[in-house]
Amino acid sequence: MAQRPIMKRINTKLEKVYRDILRIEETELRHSRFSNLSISEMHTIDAIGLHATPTSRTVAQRLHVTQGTLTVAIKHLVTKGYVERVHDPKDARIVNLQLTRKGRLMYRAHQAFHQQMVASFVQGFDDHDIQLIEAALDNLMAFINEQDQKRP
Amino acid sequence: MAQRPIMKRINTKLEKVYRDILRIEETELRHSRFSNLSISEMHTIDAIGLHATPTSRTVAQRLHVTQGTLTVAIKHLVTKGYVERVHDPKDARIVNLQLTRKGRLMYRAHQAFHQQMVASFVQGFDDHDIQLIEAALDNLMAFINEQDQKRP
DNA sequence: ACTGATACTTTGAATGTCAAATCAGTTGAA
DNA sequence: TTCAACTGATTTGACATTCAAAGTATCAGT
Repeated sequence: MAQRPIMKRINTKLEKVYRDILRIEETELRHSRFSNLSISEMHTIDAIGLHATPTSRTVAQRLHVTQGTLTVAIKHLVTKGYVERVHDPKDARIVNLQLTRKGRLMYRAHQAFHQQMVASFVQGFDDHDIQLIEAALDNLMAFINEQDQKRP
Repeated sequence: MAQRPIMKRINTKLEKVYRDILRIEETELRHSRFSNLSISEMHTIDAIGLHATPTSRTVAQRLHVTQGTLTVAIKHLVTKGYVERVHDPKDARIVNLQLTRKGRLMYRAHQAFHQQMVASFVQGFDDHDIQLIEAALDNLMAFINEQDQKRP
């Protein structure tokens, strides 16, 4: 069960990274133009996306929250002017979600922050190395998917 | 401002990874022996550590929460039998925190899960590649630290 | 002994979440 | 055609996590 030192270090660093990134995002948000949004509201905007009009159900699944939770979240985002509800003409039960102009502004601002972050992530690496980093992330995604399979 | 496709992919994957890891940790926990613990309680146990007896203040700083928040969290963990409060003999104001036997069990179980995760992360890579991955994580940590500097 | 600083605790409010009950609209089978 | 079952969304009540602010206890320096 002995673990190599480098594995232990990677463990520690990975842990720090994925816990702190959310916190940093939150801090960044609080100091931006969009300081009346919480981190989970931002993720909701992110899950709706720029040009699509996904259903409420779809967005809830993307975020891994219940429909009830999403309904409440969307209500706030509509009040704040970031999201619009659009009734589906073919099926009146369905609510399609769409970002307003303000919502799209927010989306892009958040993406810009992510670009900065990714740029720093791969800083100093050449194309070959960057591919390798992507492959490592693919490994991690595979691990996550496995875990999701295991607990249906 | 155009972003190369690979950077965009890495962005998406990184985002997925750091949001989903917390979720699968939670799921894993709910199906384990320690299902009466929440993810944040687990992180609190993690921040106390196996053999140390850090002060309440230190742990709060590690977790980036206020002391009030930590006091409440510790109260629950003491009730559940994972943590002990130990009064500092030299300064009666200070509360040192220490894991119980049960708390140490939990700590080790969680570490084992992390080991699995890291093993999958670097799967298929040789030593040189693994060093490179570590360097990329260092970049990301540097980015996080920069952001923390920027917002004091 | 007094004063200010330090370490922790308590409390009240806000937020995010879920499960369960409910509402509204659709679909398919008798 | 009609109604029962289903589906998508909403509402509601409860609970967990967190913070800010006020409070308590103790310490250190003068």
